[in-house]
Amino acid sequence: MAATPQEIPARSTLAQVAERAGVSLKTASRALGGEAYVSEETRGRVLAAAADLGYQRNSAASLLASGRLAVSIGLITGDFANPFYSTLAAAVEDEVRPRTIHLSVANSRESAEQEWLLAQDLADRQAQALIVVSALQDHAAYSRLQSRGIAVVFADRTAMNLDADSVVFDNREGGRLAAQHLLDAGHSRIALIGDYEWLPTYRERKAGMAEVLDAAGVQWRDLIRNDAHGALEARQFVRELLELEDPPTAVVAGNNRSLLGLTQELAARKGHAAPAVIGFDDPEWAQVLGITVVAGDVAEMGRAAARLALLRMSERSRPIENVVIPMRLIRRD
Amino acid sequence: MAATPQEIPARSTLAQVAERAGVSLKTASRALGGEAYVSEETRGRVLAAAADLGYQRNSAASLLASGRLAVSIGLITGDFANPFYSTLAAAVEDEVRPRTIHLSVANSRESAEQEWLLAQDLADRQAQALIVVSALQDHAAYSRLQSRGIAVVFADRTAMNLDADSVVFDNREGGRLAAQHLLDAGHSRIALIGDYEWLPTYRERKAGMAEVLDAAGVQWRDLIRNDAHGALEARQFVRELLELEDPPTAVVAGNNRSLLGLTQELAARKGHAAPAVIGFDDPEWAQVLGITVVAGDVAEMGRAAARLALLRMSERSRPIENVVIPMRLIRRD
DNA sequence: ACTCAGTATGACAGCGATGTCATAACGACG
DNA sequence: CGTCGTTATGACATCGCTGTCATACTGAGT
Repeated sequence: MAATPQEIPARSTLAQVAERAGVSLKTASRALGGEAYVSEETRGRVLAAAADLGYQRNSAASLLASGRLAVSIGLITGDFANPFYSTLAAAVEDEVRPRTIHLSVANSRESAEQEWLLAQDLADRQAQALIVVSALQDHAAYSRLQSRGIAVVFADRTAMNLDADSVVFDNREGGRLAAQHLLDAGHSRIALIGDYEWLPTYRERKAGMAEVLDAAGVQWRDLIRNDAHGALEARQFVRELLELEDPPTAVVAGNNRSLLGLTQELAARKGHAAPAVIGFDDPEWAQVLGITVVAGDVAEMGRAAARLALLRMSERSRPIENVVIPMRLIRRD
Repeated sequence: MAATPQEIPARSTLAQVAERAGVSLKTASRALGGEAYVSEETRGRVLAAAADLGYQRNSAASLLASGRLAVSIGLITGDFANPFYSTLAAAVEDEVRPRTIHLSVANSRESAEQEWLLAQDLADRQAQALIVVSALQDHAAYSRLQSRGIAVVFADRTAMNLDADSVVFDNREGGRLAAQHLLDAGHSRIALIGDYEWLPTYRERKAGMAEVLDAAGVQWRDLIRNDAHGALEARQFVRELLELEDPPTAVVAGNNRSLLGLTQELAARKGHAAPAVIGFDDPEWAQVLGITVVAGDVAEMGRAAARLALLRMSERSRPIENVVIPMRLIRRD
């Protein structure tokens, strides 16, 4: 599946359809466009001619001529096999669809280069706005898109080195909540299965935990495991942690992937004394399993991002807005 | 969020930018398009003028003039907050992206009217192909789109009253597998928490079960509960079933939503004797919970659908192809 | 001083549709 | 029979941009 150039099937034009139907350009246009003032007979002939030729309206020309504007928004996320991203995408779609705006989606697979390629591609094509969950650590390049008039909104992760709208969770508070919850439950050997070290969301969560745990004099730095963005890595880390001489009595999962890995590993070793578990994000199965989590409203994040994008599209000079969505502790079991 | 007409912000044109920058139309075009042969100084002036005016390239005009073709594929699913759909979407995106084809997504919420609106909308705009998980029970209307030259591919549910490519699971075999598995485990009170009665997938699954169970002389019709497309309804049904005088000893969940509801309910009444559980589809949490399921490869379905769409786009007259993806029993616990 | 290759710019046509306006054909009406 | 409103059709300009080609300028090489 390499990047084969798209072979473009020969397209026929309205003029050809008109000729074949023996009518003028405009009449053909009317027939196909469902306008009034075309006799049934003519319309039939035109439709038949169009079908014969496999005619398909050139939307670019159509939009241009009619002065309409193809509004479309691009959404770049990591990978929406991950429910976090797909929930976000669903919410954005929801917010955007009633306005007859199209949503074009793309997955960066958390690759910085891929993300930038996608962003440029979407921008070049049609997108009037971009909502991105960025894998980049520096967003200065996005200013090029902004100056082209494209509204850029960052979701889940704030923009770095760039003035742009954003929506993020209050991750630091989330970290505090998680840590405090475990502290209250009497834990003092607390592990963290974290995400990529460079992720601001993760850094904030960790910082929030640090505030609380350090203040309580808890030793925990040795139980931090970074860079587990996938369930597999997370599982491996859990395995290691539980083999320690002095294993953690509680484990915090930095995101829904690591929570999945953690849960898998614990399920596999059912019988052994299991540590307490708390996760970030709230995938649907966390509820079923009765896992306590710290989470914000992902759908609300999506809606907010879409709203910001729409606002900026209609008013380019409005002040930058940074929406912060609270995180809450959801106690279960 | 009613269907507010999109307020169109006053747009400036390339001509205005050029005038403001004191250059010709073409030079402005070059500067903005990143072409060679523009002095740095000029480029700067043009960029500044563009920024001042909030200029944004009219992509319709651009595409038209350059003869490029905005190739894009539309994907209509129920709702990709449902992992089944989002996995499918991710796979389609995967297959399509390397060919620099855009994927425009839309959720029908399983509403027939909504689906048709979306299909028309996507078709009118740009989509050269449509991949749809349809909520309709009659697809004759889609022939209009086909005759406009749009490749239409049905995923998960076959086309009715229409010749079109499709990819579906072997749901009947799936039904047989599920039933046989429970039979082998010695069950004879087997309930089914089903989906919408009209869904062909569900009907097939049920028919497959019926083949096996009827042949074995098992009475089970009274334990069928239809129309549980969401987890909530499913949960309610499970509650009812378990309250029966002679409750089922095994419950089959017709899709991942009903499996979720079922699992929730069972978790809630932990302690009581729980029935055996088997689900259709294989959401990530089924593995964690050790739930036996009957499932096919959703990603493969997405890839196959994308491939069919691409094939039909490049060769409109090829014979209709119906891909059937096997379902397998995944034993757990 | 004279080419020549490379750089920078602009004039102009044309992409494929739709909007506007003009015109033709057709009863109906007084 | 002339007038008028309605229906059906076509000619033509136009949407905003990019491709092509022509032109002008620059400095290096001889």
